[in-house]
Amino acid sequence: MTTIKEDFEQEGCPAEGLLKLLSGKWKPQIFRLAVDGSVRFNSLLKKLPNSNKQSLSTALKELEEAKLLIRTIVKEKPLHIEYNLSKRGRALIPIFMDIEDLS
Amino acid sequence: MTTIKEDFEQEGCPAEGLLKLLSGKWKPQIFRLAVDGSVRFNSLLKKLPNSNKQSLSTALKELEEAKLLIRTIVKEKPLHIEYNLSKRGRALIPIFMDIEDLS
DNA sequence: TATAGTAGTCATGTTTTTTTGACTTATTGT
DNA sequence: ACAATAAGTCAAAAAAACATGACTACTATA
Repeated sequence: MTTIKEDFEQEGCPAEGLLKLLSGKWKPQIFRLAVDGSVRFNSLLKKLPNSNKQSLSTALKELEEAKLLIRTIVKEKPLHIEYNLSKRGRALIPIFMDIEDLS
Repeated sequence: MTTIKEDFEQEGCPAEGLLKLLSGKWKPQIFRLAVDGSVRFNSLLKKLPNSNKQSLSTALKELEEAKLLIRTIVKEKPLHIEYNLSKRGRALIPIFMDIEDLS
């Protein structure tokens, strides 16, 4: 168990890491789209016209590493990959709504 | 009144702007310290040993512009400047705590 | 066999953010 | 008058984030 003080000494502010992760370019948009249902690489690329493969690839990977998105290989018609919000990711939805209210 | 869809078309994700602002370097730490009471430029510089004047100056200015911090000239013993969380800034505290719980 | 769809990687280049160090301005203490 | 404290600014350099375009690998369809 860490105290708030210890957390602070570790990284300054306990929310810092997640905050930084979430604010990276395209990540809020990806998150927002994922709230509406599973997202796919090529359709993201179309829905976010100024984005690019590299950035989306990195963003998806980091969101997956943070356990906010789950990457699934779907063995169907055209074999493809889906990204879905994890339970942890869905727990973030009300937080985004609170931030939105303050915006 | 804007719908979620309209907001999305405007900036992709309604929470994006504030999220970006809050995640800038040193800002979470400044915010965290401000929760405990008013903060001052030179003492911030000492409490955040790897920071620097320029970055703190920019961060404080942006947090002030976002109406999260209030800058006050204190006409006392040694004339100085204090930064305090605004009402809006304090409204962010529970949000930071929620993010921390998820971290 | 060739073409298209899906999901990427890689090296490089550009842009944005952050840091450095010298300088400034006003007020206070000796 | 001189030095110290308080709160900065400015130009430039360094570092980190982001974008570009070419390329890869696999599957399916014509």
